[in-house]
Amino acid sequence: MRKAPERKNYHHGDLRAQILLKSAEIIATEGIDALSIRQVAKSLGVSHNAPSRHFENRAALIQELVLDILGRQRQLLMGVLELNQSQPERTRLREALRAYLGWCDAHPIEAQVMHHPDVRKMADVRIQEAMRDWAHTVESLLGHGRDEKAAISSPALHFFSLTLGGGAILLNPLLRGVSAEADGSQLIDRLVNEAYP
Amino acid sequence: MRKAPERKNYHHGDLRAQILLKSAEIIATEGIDALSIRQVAKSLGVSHNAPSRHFENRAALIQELVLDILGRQRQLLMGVLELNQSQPERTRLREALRAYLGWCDAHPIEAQVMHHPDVRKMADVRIQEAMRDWAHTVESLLGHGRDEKAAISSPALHFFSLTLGGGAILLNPLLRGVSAEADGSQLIDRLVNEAYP
DNA sequence: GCTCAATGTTTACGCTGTCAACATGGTGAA
DNA sequence: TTCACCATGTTGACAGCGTAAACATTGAGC
Repeated sequence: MRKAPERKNYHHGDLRAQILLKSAEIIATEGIDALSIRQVAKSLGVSHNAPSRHFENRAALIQELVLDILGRQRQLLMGVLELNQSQPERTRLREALRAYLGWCDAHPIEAQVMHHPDVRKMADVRIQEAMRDWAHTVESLLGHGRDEKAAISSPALHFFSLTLGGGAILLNPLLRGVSAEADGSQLIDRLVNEAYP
Repeated sequence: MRKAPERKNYHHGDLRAQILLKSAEIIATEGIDALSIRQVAKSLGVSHNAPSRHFENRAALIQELVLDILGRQRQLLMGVLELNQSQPERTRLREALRAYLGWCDAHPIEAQVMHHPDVRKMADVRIQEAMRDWAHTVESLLGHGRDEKAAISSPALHFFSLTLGGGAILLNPLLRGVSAEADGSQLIDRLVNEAYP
């Protein structure tokens, strides 16, 4: 009867992981509003609220996905940091901004998910931590040591503005309509050159 | 039987205007996700899809509201432009950024609405025009003449990044969590000082 | 071998947007 | 004046959603 997905963990396959996988797929292709718990359940051949055993509600599922996305974003930044460690600060920031915007261009939908209401509202501690990690990575780019208690530095705040704002332009067709660039990379070039000339 | 709202326009009051009013109120207080056509209809004492005669669907209603918000944002910028006409360019940009961020802080929910999926996706011509008007106003701040055909200038693009990014930080508790400022105006000060010192 | 907790299913509820069929009433043409 | 029409509002129906409660099954540990 069962599809017998090799990983015969419990009753059925490792549902939790499969839900996350399928959800990520839907989010990346159809956008987050197309993510419906019932649909995910159906496409996994499972009853419509089997997922409720693994995620308290839709928001919790989304948060789990966001956590993953934030992690990948941070890894991206850390890669830039490593590659440009010997470069001057301006170059590091420049490349980090370029990398972030490039990632936004390549993964437009995931890049938006951070601003989803269900994420913005909720105060999941792990997401807050992920956010702080993100910020600390930026501070590292600026050559600042990791000081848990210190407020974020103004240059880091500025960098945040530029990344988030650039991302918003890049990802919102409406905003992008005001720029003439058809190609994302051209727009990114202009943004980067203007921000860290 | 009727409430007889003085404006006895049609069968009943001027429903269209009242829907917009009520919707704007709900959006401003409870957020856009709390906006339900049926709820609006009920609170106006009208049948659950009377609104459908005035707005094809939910997205169309939201767009109408966004149009209004964009208009107000632009008026804000034009006010700054007028007040600081004789100031140097940097001052004009600085004050415009401050004004925009201040507006975001004062009207957090409306400021977000521009990025709502229903708006982002849809290609309503009037919204695109409003967006272009917005951009042209920024070009004016930069002392550029209005050239419909020209691509947006790089400094304007940069200004866009800063406003949108600053707004994102200001309006997203998650992002705001990484800065230590409890008060919005302090955060705005730092953003503005760093952007246009 | 039995019990229990973990996991999945079924059923049900209220909410949503949207469509189709119908009712009403003001307006302009005859 | 009358009548037909169109704009507007109402009613009823449908499918989809999230979520909760009650029930079923199965694997793991005593």
